[in-house]
Amino acid sequence: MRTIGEVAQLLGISTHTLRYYEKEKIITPDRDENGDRRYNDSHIRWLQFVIKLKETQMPISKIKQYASLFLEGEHTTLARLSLLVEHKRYMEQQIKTLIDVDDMLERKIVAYKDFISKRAAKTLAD
Amino acid sequence: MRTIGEVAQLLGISTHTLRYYEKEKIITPDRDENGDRRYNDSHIRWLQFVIKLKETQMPISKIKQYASLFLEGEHTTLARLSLLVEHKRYMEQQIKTLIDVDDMLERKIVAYKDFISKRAAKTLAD
DNA sequence: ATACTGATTAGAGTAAACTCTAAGTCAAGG
DNA sequence: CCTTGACTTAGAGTTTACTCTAATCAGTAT
Repeated sequence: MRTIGEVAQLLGISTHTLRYYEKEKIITPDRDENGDRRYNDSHIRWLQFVIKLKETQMPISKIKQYASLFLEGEHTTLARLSLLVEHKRYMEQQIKTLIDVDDMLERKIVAYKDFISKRAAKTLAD
Repeated sequence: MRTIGEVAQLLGISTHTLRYYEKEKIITPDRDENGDRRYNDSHIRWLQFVIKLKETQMPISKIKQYASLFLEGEHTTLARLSLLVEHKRYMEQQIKTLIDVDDMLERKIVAYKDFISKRAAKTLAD
């Protein structure tokens, strides 16, 4: 059972952010006898998942939705499934876009390099 | 030479956004005799490029930097090149992350589907 | 005893990227 | 002549996701 500071350190996010996620009902850690937050392993795993989703641009509002479906219980399994499927589709689209732009950048970079080396040659010839 | 409304329509962004980009010095369209903005083909191509960069999460501030290097002229070619190279590296990292999370989601989705079909079988057996 | 460390809260502040409002000009059509 | 619609501006407002502040408390170290 870790404190908020330990978890922040472990996951590379701030304690502010962890409290913010709690306010947004994305996570509800336990409390010890002093009222301090205590995170167990399943809290940690959930937070790691949340961070992964964030890295793929899932907005906090969607993550919140998913979390609240989880809390509602087993009868929301289908809803959660379709949320994940939808996000997966978004991500696959995003991967395509990134690869396209990556190619475009590659071409632009080659053109720049070419231009620079030609200019260098010209300068030497002067 | 298109008006702001035509360009907005064509590129699927709002006239507000186009004026915002101008305020941020990302683009400087021509003006007609009434002082109205006029965008030529090279303005359009530049905007299309900007939109592509945005789709890959390049912040407006970087796009601004790139644009202002362009305006400064030929001696900034190297700086522009390294800006593009840097963004390409970021994008390649991002593609990796997306593919990883995509795999993770796929596994989660399979697990959900499995759970749902087992539950259905159980329900039928009751 | 007192200072330091790390926790608590409500709520204010920030940065990015729009997005909208108010008040106005101007040309074309009925 | 009047309305409609597109344009103009400066500047205010919005949303998202934090990020920070201030005031307080509990436990440990000197």
